[in-house]
Amino acid sequence: MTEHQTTGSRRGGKGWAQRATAKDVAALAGVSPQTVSRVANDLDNVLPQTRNRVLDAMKRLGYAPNAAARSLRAGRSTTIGLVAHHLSRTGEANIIEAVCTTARAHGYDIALANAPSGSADDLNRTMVRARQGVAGLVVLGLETAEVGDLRFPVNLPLVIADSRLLSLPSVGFDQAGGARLAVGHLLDGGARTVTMIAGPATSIQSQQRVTGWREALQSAGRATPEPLWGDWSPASGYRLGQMIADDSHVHAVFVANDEMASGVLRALHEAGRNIPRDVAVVGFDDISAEYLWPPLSSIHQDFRAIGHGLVSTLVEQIEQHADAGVLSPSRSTVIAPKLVVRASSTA
Amino acid sequence: MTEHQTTGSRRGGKGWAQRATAKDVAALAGVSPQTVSRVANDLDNVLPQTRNRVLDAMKRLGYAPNAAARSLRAGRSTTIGLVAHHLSRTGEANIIEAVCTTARAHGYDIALANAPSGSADDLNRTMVRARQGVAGLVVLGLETAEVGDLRFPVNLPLVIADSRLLSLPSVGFDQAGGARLAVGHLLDGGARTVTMIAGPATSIQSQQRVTGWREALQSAGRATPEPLWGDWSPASGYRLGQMIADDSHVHAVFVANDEMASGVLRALHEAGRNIPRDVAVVGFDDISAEYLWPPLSSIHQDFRAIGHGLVSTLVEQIEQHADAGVLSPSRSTVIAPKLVVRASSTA
DNA sequence: CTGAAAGCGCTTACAG
DNA sequence: CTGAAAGCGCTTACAG
Repeated sequence: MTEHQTTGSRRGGKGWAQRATAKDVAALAGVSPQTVSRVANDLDNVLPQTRNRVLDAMKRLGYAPNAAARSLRAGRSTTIGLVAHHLSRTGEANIIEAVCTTARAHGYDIALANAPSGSADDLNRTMVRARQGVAGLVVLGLETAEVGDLRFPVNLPLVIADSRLLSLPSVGFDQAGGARLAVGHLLDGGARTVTMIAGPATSIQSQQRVTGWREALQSAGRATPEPLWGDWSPASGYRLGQMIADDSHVHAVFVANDEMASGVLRALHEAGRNIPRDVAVVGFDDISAEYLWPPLSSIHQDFRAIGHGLVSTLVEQIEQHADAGVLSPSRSTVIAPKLVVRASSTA
Repeated sequence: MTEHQTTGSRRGGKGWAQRATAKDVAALAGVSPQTVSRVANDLDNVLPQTRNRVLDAMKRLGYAPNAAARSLRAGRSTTIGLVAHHLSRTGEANIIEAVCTTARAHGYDIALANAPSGSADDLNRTMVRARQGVAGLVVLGLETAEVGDLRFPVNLPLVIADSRLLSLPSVGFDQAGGARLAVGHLLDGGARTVTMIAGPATSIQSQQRVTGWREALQSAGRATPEPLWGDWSPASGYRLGQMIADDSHVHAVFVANDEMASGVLRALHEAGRNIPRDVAVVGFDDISAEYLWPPLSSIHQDFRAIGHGLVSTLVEQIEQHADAGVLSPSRSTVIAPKLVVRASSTA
């Protein structure tokens, strides 16, 4: 009876059911609120029979601890902030999915903040927003920002999907190594040199892929033409692909991502060039490359492993920070590249 | 001096800087904490000069209100829970990006929860988790669950990306209408009937696309072959495409999404069938369809509009709920389909 | 226009 | 093993 009143009409007038609190559970189970807390947190020794009474009461009342109160009092949070930019791109989306899954497995929730652009300003603002109330931060989408302009939160566990920032923990993919693999494969196929269709010059990942391509050509003693700069989009690949299709000297193309490669393939088809006989093509990312026409050779990125590595690294930082109050300065993981050969580069 | 002590060493021994609180700001500005609160919330009348002193102090201390304390005390939250499943699919990822952007514009943060599978059990569990501490819920990814097995939170503002659940607010795409458009276009092109490669039979969206396809054929008095059931993946499209390529009676194919269509195109190429002369193909979603070969005609889904509509609808519900304590039973938006014609279906 | 008091729901010492 | 007291940082009435 009294319980009904207590539970039902505390914030009067609204007419909708209140969520049960630890106090409600305590009343129903005949214990004190902190015994409820102990059971909820699986703590200490609570007499089995007491625990069961509490668990029963929780179930009957549909009790779930109020996360705001918990993190306010405990001074720690079980939320990981995830900063991204342009998260609908397939690569980012795959990383995000893996981050969610791994975070869940470690008992963390995800607060997602998408920066309106890749500029350092927007990313800084988004990081400031995302750091509120979280135990740590996973930061994607830094590739187009000037490192010097970025302001990272201090005293907050943090991990970055970018292999440049060696003073911060990061998980990254060996971009240059992937490019070297691609070029080596095209040279092995008989090409005298390899033309590159790059991502935007402002993108570090694009620059790293260009670097790998150039290194591979130079170490093989081949000519290194100027790269053609696109913007990652299929449309830009299409436009640059038309230039290549018109140039009968080009017999091998390394494209910095699969989306641009799809545009390149279309341009080559429309110009009547046979792939791979006239022009061999290798892409990067290995996203749906298998079902382009012809099936596209590509550098496979293990996005799932990146997402997993990001969360594992961050959780280590969080625990270290909680235990010792320190953050290890650097803890970088680099994921090895893998070439998948398909019909676009081999007869 | 005293300020330093207050600010610096409250939780002693850890050695890392504490975040500034309203009390710290108040002390520095020479006002009370709730004047700080008023400024932080842009409330009431605060004397301009007082406001400026407070703003200065906030800036100097890098003050940001503690979200946990705020939502605990205020009894409301500025977080929207976003429940998804398999969020790396391009369609979902695009909706999620639009949800993030729109939510941000309304002053809400996003808590992202990804269900491990599309089963009703997993979705129910994920909704229970996601509802903690949020003002409302956006639910994607319901398409494979039995509606009857789903348990939606009560008394919580909610919006669903699914057009079936007419008793709950929803924003959806006119799947059947899109399918009718596709079939009508293929019949206009001279096909006597249209073969369909469907998504999984367990998916409602797939079923709705099948329904539209069947209706369009029947109302035109054409034969309605059995649909071929895939699983949305390019690989399944490839496998079913091989069956179609072997059947010389098939001259028009409607594929329930673009990813399967990419597999169909590959199978037709490999069998030496000319597209669209021998077989015309139309896909669904319009995701990178433009740069398949040949460029793929497709039903365009405006994912951005869906994400935007979901958040707008939810925010209305949240405000109504806060003001009046009620939730409007139903508020459904259906987004109209659009056909984009490309070379895969027209000479 | 500004402030002193109380309390949101929980957990952290401290008793017993 | 269990409980009474205090407080995390903020905001909501209530005074003045």
